[in-house]
Amino acid sequence: MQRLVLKELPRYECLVEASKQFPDLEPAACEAFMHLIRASEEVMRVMNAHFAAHNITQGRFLVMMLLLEKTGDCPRPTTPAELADLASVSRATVTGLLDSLERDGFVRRVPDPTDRRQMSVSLTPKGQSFMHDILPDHFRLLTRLMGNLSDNEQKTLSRLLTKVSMQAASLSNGGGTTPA
Amino acid sequence: MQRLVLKELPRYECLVEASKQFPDLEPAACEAFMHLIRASEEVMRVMNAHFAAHNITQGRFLVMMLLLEKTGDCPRPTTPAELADLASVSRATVTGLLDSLERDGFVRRVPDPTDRRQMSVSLTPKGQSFMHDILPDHFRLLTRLMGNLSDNEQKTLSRLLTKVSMQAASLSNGGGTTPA
DNA sequence: CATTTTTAGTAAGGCGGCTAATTATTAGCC
DNA sequence: GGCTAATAATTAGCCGCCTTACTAAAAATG
Repeated sequence: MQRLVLKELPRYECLVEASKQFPDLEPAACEAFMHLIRASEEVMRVMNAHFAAHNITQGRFLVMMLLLEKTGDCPRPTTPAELADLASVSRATVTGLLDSLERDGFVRRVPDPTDRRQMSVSLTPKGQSFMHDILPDHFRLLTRLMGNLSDNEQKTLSRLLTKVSMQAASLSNGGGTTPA
Repeated sequence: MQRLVLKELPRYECLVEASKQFPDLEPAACEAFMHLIRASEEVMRVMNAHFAAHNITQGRFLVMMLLLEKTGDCPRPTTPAELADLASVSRATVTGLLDSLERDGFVRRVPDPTDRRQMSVSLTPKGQSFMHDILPDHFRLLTRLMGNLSDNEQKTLSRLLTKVSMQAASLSNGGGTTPA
């Protein structure tokens, strides 16, 4: 399920031209923004085709990924609320995803004995083996998606994107979307 | 309308650890991928809040943006099929968006006199002035979103993301999602 | 103990897709 | 002119992934 994105981004000269009509338009920033949105959509288009080939969707995949037994000290959620928090969505959304995954036998929900409001969520053996089946391909694919970039470029990209994320987060929390 | 994304990305050391369990996992590529998805979602979260404050949604905004009178020689679509092509979605999707925009008085559809299969689509004066009202804020916001980056970093980001897009496009067309 | 907070889930609604089918029209060929 | 194939926009039906408001029950708080 993709979002609308421009097939061809405007050339830089077009942006400069448009900035005469719209003085608030900053060409380099606008271009970077559009490239960010387009690249992510294109990458997700490829990933979603891969998911579809394995009869899984993005949302379900992420939930299962979060529930997957992992080595090391990475946080692993066990309740719907934790899943919702880690995935930055509402609990209602998680309920829907878990309903669907449980129906298909990938996850199991059991009431928590220590707090009866809570459910404890885990992957079933079927869910575990499903993930172990598709993850090699998944990782290979995303390595190929980044394959045009050198190791150094990948690191640079991550660094720059972290800066963008932080700025977006501060604009979200600062609430100041428009100084008017 | 946002998609699930990890709130906190795994630390690089976690990825290295996981690559022992999953040998196909390449830590730098994986990290760059996750940063790409997260940054774009965070940025779009901010943009969507801005759209919501103006009672417009992303899809409708893009359609209106495509229809907007622009200086210079930027392509401007006039039929639903052209809109669909430029936005990389199906014509059925465009029909839905146009229905909604027409209902609200932002666009007008008239049958094309030269080919009676076609409709000609344009912004109404209401649509034009709506866009002229919100675009200054819109451009200011995306400039701020990229504000953490120097001009040079913005250019670098665009360049790297172009590389990613091209790779994604070639994987899409090549059809070789998994060499297996 | 009374009140407030928290949990998972439900209901209702929305956005933005998609495919397949349909209807009317056009293009190209004989 | 008649016919076939292609095309345009739309409709119907479905999907994925959200959201908010609300509920009942349980837990926390003072």
